[in-house]
Amino acid sequence: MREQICEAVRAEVISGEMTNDQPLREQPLAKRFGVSRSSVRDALLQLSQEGVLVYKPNKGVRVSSPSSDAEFKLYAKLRKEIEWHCLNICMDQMTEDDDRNLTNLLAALEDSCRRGNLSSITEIDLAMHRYWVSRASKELESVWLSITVRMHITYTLLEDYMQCYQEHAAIVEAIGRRDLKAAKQTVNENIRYK
Amino acid sequence: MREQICEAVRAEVISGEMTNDQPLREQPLAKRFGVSRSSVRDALLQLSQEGVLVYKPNKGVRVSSPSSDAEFKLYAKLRKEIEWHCLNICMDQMTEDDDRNLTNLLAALEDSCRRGNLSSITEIDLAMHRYWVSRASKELESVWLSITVRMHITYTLLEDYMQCYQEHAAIVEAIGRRDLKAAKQTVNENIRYK
DNA sequence: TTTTGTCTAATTGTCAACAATCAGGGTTGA
DNA sequence: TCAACCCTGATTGTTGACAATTAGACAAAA
Repeated sequence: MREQICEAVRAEVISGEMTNDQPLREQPLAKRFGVSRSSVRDALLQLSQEGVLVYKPNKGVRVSSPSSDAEFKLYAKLRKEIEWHCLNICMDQMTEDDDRNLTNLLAALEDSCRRGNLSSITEIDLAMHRYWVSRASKELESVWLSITVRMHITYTLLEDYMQCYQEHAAIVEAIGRRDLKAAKQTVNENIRYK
Repeated sequence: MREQICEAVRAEVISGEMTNDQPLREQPLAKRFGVSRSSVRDALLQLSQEGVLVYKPNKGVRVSSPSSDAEFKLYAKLRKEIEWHCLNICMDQMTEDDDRNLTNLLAALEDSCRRGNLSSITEIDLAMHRYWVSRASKELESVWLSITVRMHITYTLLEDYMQCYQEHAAIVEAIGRRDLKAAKQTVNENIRYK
């Protein structure tokens, strides 16, 4: 339950549907999701810890502000290190199942890119990277997520949606060939340093 | 309140007073801290998000298991990058107040090292590094903490306590001279890659 | 003996009510 | 006029009660 609310709010924040002008109130969210305030509260606390929201005692939460340029570059570097590490770990234990899952995600991404559905693109983009991170290490996943959501808050995706699709197609292709070097390179090209 | 419980439990986990054999129960902790289960629950969830504990739905939380060697090395690298970045940012806005605070922490560290009080050493060690991270960026602090606590769970401090003190003395001295290069180097030597 | 099902105690998940805190507006007095 | 004060509504923080879920013991059947 908490996890579902997290996913929903996180997706809205990342896709830019929520600005950081006004605080998120617990009661309205509770009514909207049809649960009690406690569950919403848990979710908001988790998202604060994650960096999506900022929490101030007795004042509730707001959407995080974009990071500075220097910080963004640092996040990009950290994220690249983590994803590279995860590719190292999980590349040689990938199965045909994994290939299928990635291909399916890629197909969904292509569809969303063609339709220009920004929030869906963002969601699938995240899910794909998350796939190999999660595959390699559940432990790293939350650190990776914290970093990645901050990057997404700071900059929305590029204008050219199809380029996003093509970059991910290249990654999936490299992973399909179990070509670690190529996978790392394509991932690196996708995680832009600005 | 939640923050206090977090601090307490985190300190116990990091100093090795809690093993990961048995789950942490909410009710006993609530009684121990004299608060309701909800507050304990919030704290445990936060610590799970932080990586100190692992949470399983309907099964409660346990202390995290130590990381693999490869993962530990990655954490060390990430941590170094973050602390270097923070030193870059905050070095030239350090004041005499900061110098005083760091010197005080250092004195406390020396005392704990002489007395061989492991949990206190760990706590102050953490507080010192946290100082320049927090000084540079509240946003980075939680990411940094997640990474650092995992390193502390994996390996306890070295046997030679006084070396710990000396390494930190070197860092504080370099910061006191506003010598960025030396500060980075001494920090790097302190964050061991194994 | 092994497996399967059921019951029970313990534990976590959710809820609604109450307490504490905060922001804003209005009032009073110099 | 303006600053200090208090009051009020709105919001968050905390609590205890109840519902849902789980693990383990025990018993019955293969």
